[in-house]
Parts: sequence; structure tokens; C-alpha cells
Amino acid sequence: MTEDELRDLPLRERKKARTRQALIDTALELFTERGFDGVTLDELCDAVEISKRTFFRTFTSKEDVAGAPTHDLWIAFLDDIESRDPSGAAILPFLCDALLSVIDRMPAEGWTRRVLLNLRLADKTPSLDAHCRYLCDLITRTALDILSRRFDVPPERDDPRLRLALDMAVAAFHHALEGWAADPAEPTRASLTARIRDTFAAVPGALTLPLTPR
Amino acid sequence: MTEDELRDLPLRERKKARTRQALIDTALELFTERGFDGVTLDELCDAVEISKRTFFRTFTSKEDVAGAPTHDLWIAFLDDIESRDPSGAAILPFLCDALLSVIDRMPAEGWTRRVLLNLRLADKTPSLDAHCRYLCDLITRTALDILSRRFDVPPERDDPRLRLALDMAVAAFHHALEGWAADPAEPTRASLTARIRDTFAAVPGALTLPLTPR
DNA sequence: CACTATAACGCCACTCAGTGGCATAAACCT
DNA sequence: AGGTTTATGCCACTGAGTGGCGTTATAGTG
Repeated sequence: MTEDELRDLPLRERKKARTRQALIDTALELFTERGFDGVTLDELCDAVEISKRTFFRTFTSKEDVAGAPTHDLWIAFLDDIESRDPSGAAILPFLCDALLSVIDRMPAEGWTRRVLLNLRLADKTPSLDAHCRYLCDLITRTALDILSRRFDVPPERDDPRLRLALDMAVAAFHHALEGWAADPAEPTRASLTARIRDTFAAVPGALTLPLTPR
Repeated sequence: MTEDELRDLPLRERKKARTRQALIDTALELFTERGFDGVTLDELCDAVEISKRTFFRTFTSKEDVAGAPTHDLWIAFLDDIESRDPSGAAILPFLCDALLSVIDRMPAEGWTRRVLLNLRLADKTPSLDAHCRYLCDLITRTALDILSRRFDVPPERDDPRLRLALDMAVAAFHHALEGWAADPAEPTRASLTARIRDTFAAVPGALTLPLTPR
């Protein structure tokens, strides 16, 4: 949510959105500095001048606020595939394009840093990692609904292909994100999209990878 | 852990294993009956006549005890791929065989029921679902280590194929488990292995699934 | 510009998961 | 049997998350 989009919302909504963003930013900074478990919710709420009760009206858990950046990305992804033109392509390029396009449209200001902190925190905080994976699975299910509504594919109980293709895309995306977040060179939006392209390209070859003993 | 394997352990280990099993069985029954959140740890510990402190020496969290059946399955899987003969096959059939073989060697008595209850609980308990996914990811990483040690494949940072193949296998396995656990007909070990074979067979076709608008 | 309706917020008390510390008891070893 | 090691029980404590309710701020209306 950029400042521009914000202006044409009612005052009440505007304040809510600002509080939400302040919580995300402050949480990411504090967690990164002192560790996820090293910061209590009370401290976070103090820093944002918010009551703990209000925190739980905005986020469902402590993990939820730290996972918000990637979650927002997934939400935008769902919105994209709701209307994207398949133009005769197979499912995997379709999903890859959707991801690339969504990343391209994310807010310019500070987006990269937020996702990066989110990923690095998740990498060393089991409960956060678990939460992100759970959210991601919810998204996958919703995406499955959207795609099977829009396109002419057999239902999941008869044919697991759509489901499997989605899971592959998610796996490829995760692998790209992981390598990107661990990159010692400053990760940029461009380096992320490059990694995504590469990983998706590697998918078909993965099926036939031969196993020769060392 | 069967009663047979149990006998040649020292008394101390035997007791620990029995307590652990009692905790799993009682937890699954209680959670199924009154819901995961409807049972407190104190109640569970009372039922097994164990102090809460001892519970946390056996399991890392409330979720952990309910996820133990599938976790045990994954541990056995790791053990299997440590020594399984690839016999020239590609990675996917190799992993499929490993899973089938592991399922075949699980304890006869009550194993199906435990896994079933675990899966059905995870299906309607977000925190449990999240925990299982996290554990599963830990396993995937370990499997990656084992395979890249045993076989002659490029390291992950240069080539994501091994990693992607593992993720696909996990996705296929999950899909099989999900359909199996939701089966209105009594799920058996045979019906599970059949589903696994079918889902793995569908993987190559998933890559090229065409998207034609309805 | 009031005036009412409607959300959001703050505060307080409470439940329950999870942890640290230490005393006790059980199993192991010789 | 006697001393050592290792598991257990108990108690007090922290911190996440929830329910209830009074208060404040925004929205909608004459």
C-alpha cells in the first residue's frame, strides 16, 4: 500500500493502514536487531504506541507481523492470476509470468528490504518459518480454486496435475527466494527476477535427474 | 517402535519409549474427541500420569506430539535413502520406492489409525498444520544432504534440480496422503500405496498441463 | 453545525504454553 | 550394597493470546 493509494481511502482506513505499516517496519527492525524471541509483543506495541489488544486486531500472531511482506506478495499473486491471460501457454510459464509481474508491481520504496528481512528472520526462527509455510499453503489452495474456476481442467480428486503444478511453482519460487536472500551481494529486484526465471527453467530437468553413486 | 524391538533396550529406554507412545496415543484420542485447542497440556499430562515438565523432555511442543506419527515416518524415510540402491533409476522413482518401502515396514498394530488421526487433526488445526510443514521441510533439507553426499550431483547453489525433485516428491506424497485421509471408505495401507504410485505417475504430465479458458 | 450511530481503541484480568532451577527418585555400574 | 548418572516432579515465572467493557474518534444525517 503506497502513500498515493492511501489518499483516497476514508480517514479511518488510512489510519489503520498506517498503523499496520508502522507495526511491520518496527517489528522487522526490532526482530532483526535483537532476534524474534528477544523482543516481546509489549515492547513492540510500546514502540508503535499501540495497545496489545490493537495489535491482535491487525495481526493474528507475533509471527504474522513478521511474515506480512511475503504474505502481501502472495495476496497480490492471487489477484493477478484472477485475470491474467494464459495466451495458450502451459501452466508453469503462466505461473512464472504471474510471479514476475507481481514482483514488478510491488511498491518501490523499501519493499526489497522488508521482504529480505522477513526471509532472513524466517530462516532462523522456526515458528516464523512454520507460519509462513502455512500461509503459503492457504494461498496455494485458493490459487487452485481460482484456476480450476477459470480454466477447463479436471477436478483435483480425479487429476492431481493442477495441484502438482502449483506446488512445483511454489517450490521453484521458494528456492529462488532462498538463494536471493542469502546472496552476499546486495539483493535487488532484478537479481530476484533473474533467479526466478532460472529456477523455473530448471524444473523440467529435475524430473529426470540421474543418480550415479559417487 | 514395536514391542519386539523394545525388549532389547535397557529398562530406562524402554520406559521412555512407552511413555512417549502413551502420550501420542492419548493425545490423538483426546484431540480428536474434543479438538486440539479443547485439551490443555495439563489434562493430557494428567491422563498419562506425567508431569508437564516431563512432557517437554519428550516433545518440543503441544503440536509436536500430535505430529509425531508423520514425523516418525519421515525419520524412517531418511534412514531408508541413506542406503537404498538407486539401480540406475532417475530421482523420482527412487524417492517413490523409498516411500513405499518405508510405509510397508511401519508397525502393523495401529499405525494406520495414528497417521490418520494425525492427518485429520492437522487438516483442521492451523498451528499443527504449520508445525508439520516445518518438520517436513527440515526433513527435506536433511534428505538433500544425504543424497548430495551419496550421489554425484552438482551442489544446490549451482543447480537446483535435486532440491526441486525432492520438493516434487514431497508434494506428490502430501497430495496422496491428503486424498487418502479424506477417503470416506476405510483407508488402508494398500490404498495409500496405490495413491502414492498414482500421484507420482502424474508428476511429468503436470508440467505441460495446458490452460484453456472455460 | 450539532447529534446519533458505529466502529476502533485502551485497559484489565485471565488462561495456558513453555522454561529454569533444584530436590528427589529411579536405573545403571562394579 | 554403594556411589554415580540420568530421568522425574514440583514450583515459580515469563510471555502470547483472548474476552469484556468503558471510552474515544470517525461517519453519516437533519
